[in-house]
Amino acid sequence: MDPKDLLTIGEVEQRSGFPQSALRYYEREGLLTTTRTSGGQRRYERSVLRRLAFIRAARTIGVGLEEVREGLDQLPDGRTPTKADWSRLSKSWRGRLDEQIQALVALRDGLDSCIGCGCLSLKRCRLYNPEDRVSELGPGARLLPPMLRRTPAEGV
Amino acid sequence: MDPKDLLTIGEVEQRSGFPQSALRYYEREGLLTTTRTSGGQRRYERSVLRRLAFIRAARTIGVGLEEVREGLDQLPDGRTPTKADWSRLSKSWRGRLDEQIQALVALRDGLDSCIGCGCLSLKRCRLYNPEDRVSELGPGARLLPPMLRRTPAEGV
DNA sequence: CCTTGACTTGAACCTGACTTCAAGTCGCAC
DNA sequence: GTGCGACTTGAAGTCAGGTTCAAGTCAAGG
Repeated sequence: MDPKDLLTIGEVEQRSGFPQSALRYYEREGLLTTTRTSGGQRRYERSVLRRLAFIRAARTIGVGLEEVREGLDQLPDGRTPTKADWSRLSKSWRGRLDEQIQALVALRDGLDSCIGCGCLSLKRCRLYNPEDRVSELGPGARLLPPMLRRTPAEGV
Repeated sequence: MDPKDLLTIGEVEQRSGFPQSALRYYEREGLLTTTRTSGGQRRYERSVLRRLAFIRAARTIGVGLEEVREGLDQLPDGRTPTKADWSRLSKSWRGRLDEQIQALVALRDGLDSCIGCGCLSLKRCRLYNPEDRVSELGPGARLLPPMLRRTPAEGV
């Protein structure tokens, strides 16, 4: 634990790409832990970069922070996580990603058939009336993660 | 325009599945128009159901309300929209849906290779470091729409 | 010692898409 | 004409995932 190996928040920002505000927020939310200098400034172990990489990946595929924390809590307590540890964690998302893809494909095919028949029926069309699941859900955001959103300005 | 053909907000709620609060909100946001009784209560034309079906479909694939409104504004002004009108509108989302699917597939394949190599490198892995696009984006929600989200309670 | 940039905190703000609430009004069956 | 449920409004609240701000403190080079 040579103190020379510890990173300042600015360095972590540089290396991870997460703004300091996000790093502090993640710490508040229990996704990250830090040590402090005598003066109270944060010092990060280098292993935090791997954690952040994991967080980034999770967020990218639409996993919420709550669940990311649960995932990170599964990591071994004392020792540094091994490749296998990370691998096990990532693997659990492969299935969810498959589900998401399937859902979108079903949607697309539904859209195709709707275009074909021009129906737009509330009763028949599964795209336009998908199992009424929406109404069960509470308030909150309902958009795709920005990575998957079309950004109007920079037309890909 | 037989007034018997007009629906109350409660009826629209029943038939569309959208809660009244959402219907009022959509009206405020200019996605819907209504006529009023002498006493000020809303009366909806039956065509609103088709509009709502369209809105539901759009929201399901992650289109924001702003853009849905732009879409609806493209509909002919005086006459009732035809099948062809709706079809043209829906078709424009087919491409976006394809893109979303592609993005997720790329992500999944990236995840696979990460699992394979166990790397999780910030520099190399495209899943864990996807073009740094996240950091450019402002505040706001970052989750999949709830339809595509795994609901923890009711394990599908 | 002093300056300057990096860092600290809590509180407030942001977005999108709604929901909830309180207080009051309509409409219609009896 | 009255009772009651369906309806009205504006204002405020909710959620996730942060950002922004103000006011102050730390660390290190000169």
